[in-house]
Amino acid sequence: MKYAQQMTSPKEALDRVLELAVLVHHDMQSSLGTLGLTPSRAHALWELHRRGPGPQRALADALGVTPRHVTGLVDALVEHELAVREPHPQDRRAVLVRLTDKGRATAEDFERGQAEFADLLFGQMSADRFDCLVLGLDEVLARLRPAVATQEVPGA
Amino acid sequence: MKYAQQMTSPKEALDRVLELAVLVHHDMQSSLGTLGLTPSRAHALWELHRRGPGPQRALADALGVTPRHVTGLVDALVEHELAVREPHPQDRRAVLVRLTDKGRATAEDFERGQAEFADLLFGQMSADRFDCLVLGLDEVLARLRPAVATQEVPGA
DNA sequence: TATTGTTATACTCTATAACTATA
DNA sequence: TATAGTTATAGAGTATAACAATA
Repeated sequence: MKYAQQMTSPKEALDRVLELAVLVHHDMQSSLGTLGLTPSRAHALWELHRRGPGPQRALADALGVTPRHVTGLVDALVEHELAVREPHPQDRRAVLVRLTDKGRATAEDFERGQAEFADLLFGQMSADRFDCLVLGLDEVLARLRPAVATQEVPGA
Repeated sequence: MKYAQQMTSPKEALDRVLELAVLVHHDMQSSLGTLGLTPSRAHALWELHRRGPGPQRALADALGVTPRHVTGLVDALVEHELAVREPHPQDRRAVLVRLTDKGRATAEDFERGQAEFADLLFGQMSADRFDCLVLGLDEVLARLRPAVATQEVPGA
């Protein structure tokens, strides 16, 4: 009788999580559009920003996509002057991908946008509710991580 | 000094929300894969289940996609024997899309999967934390809905 | 022989534009 | 003339497989 009467059911809570996921995705997409990026390219840009220059193979592993796809992503970043390909100094098979100044600036814009977005979502929330929300999210994530890890959807 | 010292910052909370969105998406994708559906087709199937038979135009509006795309989605559903096209009794321009028994069964499987998933996420959570999490989610959603509504990303 | 990246091919999700049949 | 749906075309996100150059 845990969820009797007026109480919220797990299903309703999941609906909220799903709606949140959709709305966050929309917001991301629109912010990225402003920066001239698609979600996938933004992800690549972001990894390059975090990890610094590296061969495409490393980027493919970091993004969890095929080397073939990285070719296309890097093509697009290069076309938009966000990154450059350079010969790898030690391994002549490989290429180094490096962000340009514009690429770095774009990544930093993105970071600022994230911070603003976080403030919009949580900035005016009471400290109590915020803490409690974070605890709840952590618990849900703890359940979800192992469950998703065992599924291993390759094309996701 | 709301977020001083060890406390979680809005940015860290956003990171949790983002991770949650990604994990939920992965889980969905894998469940749908089991049912032989892509996310987009599942969405179409779901709307058909909720709204009953209707012309493609109505489905396009419900999904927020172009009529052209609905043609493709319905093609796929028909190919997998989840739906059938029927002549519209009043309007000879239009077609009625109706779920087959298999389509209805698939939608119901999906529904059951959602309920199980909700139990996985929230079933063993203490009532207090659960309530608090739901309140926090509601507050975040209340902030997010108007913000996203004004952006109006068409292709999202 | 194993690895890096590319070309080739294919499927899905989207969009716009032009067109057909019907209202 | 407006609407329902399709064909045509296009770009993006993915994948696998075959292949080149290099290790």
